Amino acid sequence: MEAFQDRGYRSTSPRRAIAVAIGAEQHHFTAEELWRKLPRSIGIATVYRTLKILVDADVLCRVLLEDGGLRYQLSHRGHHHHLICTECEVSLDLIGCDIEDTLESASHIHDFEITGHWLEVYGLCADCAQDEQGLSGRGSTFARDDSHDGHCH
Amino acid sequence: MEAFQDRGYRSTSPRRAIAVAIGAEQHHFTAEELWRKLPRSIGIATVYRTLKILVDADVLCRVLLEDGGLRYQLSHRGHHHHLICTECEVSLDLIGCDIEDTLESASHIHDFEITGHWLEVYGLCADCAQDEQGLSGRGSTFARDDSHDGHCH
DNA sequence: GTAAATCTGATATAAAATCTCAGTTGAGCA
DNA sequence: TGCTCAACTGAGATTTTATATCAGATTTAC
Repeated sequence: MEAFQDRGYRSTSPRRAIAVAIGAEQHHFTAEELWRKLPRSIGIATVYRTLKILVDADVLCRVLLEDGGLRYQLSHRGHHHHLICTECEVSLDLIGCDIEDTLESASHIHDFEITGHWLEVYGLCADCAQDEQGLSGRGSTFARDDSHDGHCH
Repeated sequence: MEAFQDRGYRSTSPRRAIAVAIGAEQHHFTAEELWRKLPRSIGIATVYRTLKILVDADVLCRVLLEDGGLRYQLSHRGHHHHLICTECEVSLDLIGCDIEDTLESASHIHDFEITGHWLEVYGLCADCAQDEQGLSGRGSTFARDDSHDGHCH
């Protein structure tokens, strides 16, 4: 967790505490959520500063929820994308997806030189999809949240 | 430009003014930029409210710049993505790109049911790529903006 | 140990968008 | 025409999220 030195950053006690707290996180988290789990002596500015360093160092990655909320998550792989469940907000790493080639060839038409991209995929994870089916199967008459209209940006 | 009625919205003078102003825009714009070009009697809350309606109606689409800035743009196609130049910020519609299939098959591995996605592609448009080459060709010693490191989220 | 640069926390600040609410306006109908 | 009422609006307050500032504390190199 101490990839700080590699980049010329000092090993300080707030940074160590933040690294430990991140290691204890199971899912993605906001800067503020993380801050609340830290000793109250640590300021939120330090949390934001440290998160930025760790994102730059590829230790963390950002996850953009469908509602615009920004979360952080340990980044296990190099380049990857996220499958984000709109129901339970769990985020899965999308493996076996190689859109670079597709983008590259499509962009040639426009004479465009790609340097990066941002992709987030929304939907229902296996568990929530099952729950969804179970509900309709039981003939639930509750109004369902219809905010997931398949819209793309 | 008056697709308001179709959706049960009233035709009001602020909405007409906003529609005209949007029609005059050549590129993408922020809510505030648009607001500044409107009669000063129109409040910015109305601009935000109207933009939301037009996005929902697929008249406008949102464009997310690499720095996180959110812009609005007339949406000519149904589903499409954007090639955004990090140099001049021009946004091109990406045609001939069909990533749905790729995403769909990749997500099957995870038993994930896709309902939507967000994709933005960053890079250099033809003009800026040429300028870039021209500069290095002239042996420029100016420090270049190196913020475009090909990072993906 | 010492010095210098980095780092930190508190707080102010910024930016972007939404909320509130009293007053205005538009659309349907007499 | 004029009426009525729900939809709409503007001003400003508020929220949210993140960054800027800066004096003082902490690290690291030596």
